[in-house]
Amino acid sequence: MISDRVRVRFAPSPTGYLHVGGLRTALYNYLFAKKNNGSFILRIEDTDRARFVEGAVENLIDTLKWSGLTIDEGPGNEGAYGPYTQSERLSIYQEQTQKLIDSGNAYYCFCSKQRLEEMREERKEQGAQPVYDKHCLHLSKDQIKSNIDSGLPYVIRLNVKPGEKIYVNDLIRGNIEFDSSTVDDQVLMKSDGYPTYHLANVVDDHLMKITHVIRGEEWLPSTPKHVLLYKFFGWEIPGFAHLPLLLNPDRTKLSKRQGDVAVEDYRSKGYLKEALINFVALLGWNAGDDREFYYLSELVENFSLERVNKAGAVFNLEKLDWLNAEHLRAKDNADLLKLLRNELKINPEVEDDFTDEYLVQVIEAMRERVKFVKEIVDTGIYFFTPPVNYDEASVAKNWKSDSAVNLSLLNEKIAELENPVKDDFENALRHAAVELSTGAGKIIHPLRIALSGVSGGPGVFDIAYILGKEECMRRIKRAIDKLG
RNA sequence: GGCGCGUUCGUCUAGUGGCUUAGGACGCUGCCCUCUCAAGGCAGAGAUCACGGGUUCGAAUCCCGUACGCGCUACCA
Repeated sequence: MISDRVRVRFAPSPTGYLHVGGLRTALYNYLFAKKNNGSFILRIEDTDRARFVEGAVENLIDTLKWSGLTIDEGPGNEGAYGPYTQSERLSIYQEQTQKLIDSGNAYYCFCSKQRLEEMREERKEQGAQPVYDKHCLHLSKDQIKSNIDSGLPYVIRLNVKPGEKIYVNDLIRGNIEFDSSTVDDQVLMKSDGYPTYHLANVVDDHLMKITHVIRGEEWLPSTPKHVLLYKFFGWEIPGFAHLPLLLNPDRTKLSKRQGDVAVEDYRSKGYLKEALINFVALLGWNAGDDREFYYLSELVENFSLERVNKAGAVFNLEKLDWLNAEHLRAKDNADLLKLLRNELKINPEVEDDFTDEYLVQVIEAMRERVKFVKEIVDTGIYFFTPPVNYDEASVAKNWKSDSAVNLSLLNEKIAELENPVKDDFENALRHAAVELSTGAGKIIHPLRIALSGVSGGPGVFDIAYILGKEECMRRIKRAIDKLG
């Protein structure tokens, strides 16, 4: 047994940002770990120096932290099996590779890029698998030594014996059979001394006592290489679970070209982390019932690898928006107040000099009407600054020739009110309507325009109450002046 | 081309041989509520379960084949 305790890892490469597909992979790893009282480990796979992006690791960790997926071991949070950054583990890979060379399961290769290309081309034409032809496998010790001494660049390759069956037992897909003849003599060590993913992930997973490898489906075809490596090393094979892909609307692998793929994009657009996590969890997994709303802790309780789907799932924004609204409404005023303050802070159109009491009233008026916190500011802008102009369609529909007269009387009534509450505004308006022998609606709609500039939103008396007597009177007067 | 994986409403999905005239959710449409917009409630449209063969008294569910889609096929991960 590898370990009694479940240990899983999320192993991204720091190429810029956290992809939403990566977030889901991280999430499923996290859920599986927590459900089984295990550890969730972050490992940075930075073995490709050409693709390294400055600041990417920090960004990755920051985004993961924002999402609430706390790691038990990882860079900056060293456990017993570090370091957790592969570029800091080079000597380990070298040492392990030497074992493979000594046992004949790996070998030096000095082939040039050009020869490799020509060989692959030829094989493809013949309709054969474009795998390496083992040209360097039979080099003598002396030849190898003299090649190395003369400074010839080389790589170390995996020595795959053809004609054997390799079985991968996937926790989601069941038993999968591969023919070793279709498995390439994969490069294990690159000529720059860095390992490839295949070598590094097997070595690290073993050394870090990883019990389950939960990763994207794109890794399924290379899993036989990994299984072979475990065998050659004489190590126990961990459980594999290959997750279905996240898809673009055209059902290709989710990519940048067809929309936002970075978690930080969604974060900056104002999506709640609760909603993103909830949404992404449901893309490929469900508990077997009709439940759709989950908090992270509830996902942990209910998660199981057995219930992960096999087919890819389209990343559908409409449902994400709905879930965002659901989570927003589930939040209490204190949480929303914090979020609203943040929005006000970054909005150049408004000055945040409002009291908590005022903002909480706005929140209660708006929470049922928005999907995003920032919408409270965007569509409820009149709570923060008086309307500068009035929505044309609304004016055309509801501002009639008698509106100015009606509102003038209303303003007189409001002037008489002392510390009015919501009902006082309503009573004032209804009294005005009676005096004018008109329907309340004839005044309500113009009042709404005067106060907010638009025709939608919270109840007009709620708006009036929140704005307060003086501000209402100012806005009514202004509307009469401007709209006549 | 080769290898692998997959295929239930537009989308996410339930369904593991009879409970299924295939259920839910998002979105869409209509109605109710109503000062507006939402929210909420109700109703509706929407899937011959990719196709073709089997197995079985009975198949979305098991088997085989085909098609289509996707992934992989690097000294990238």
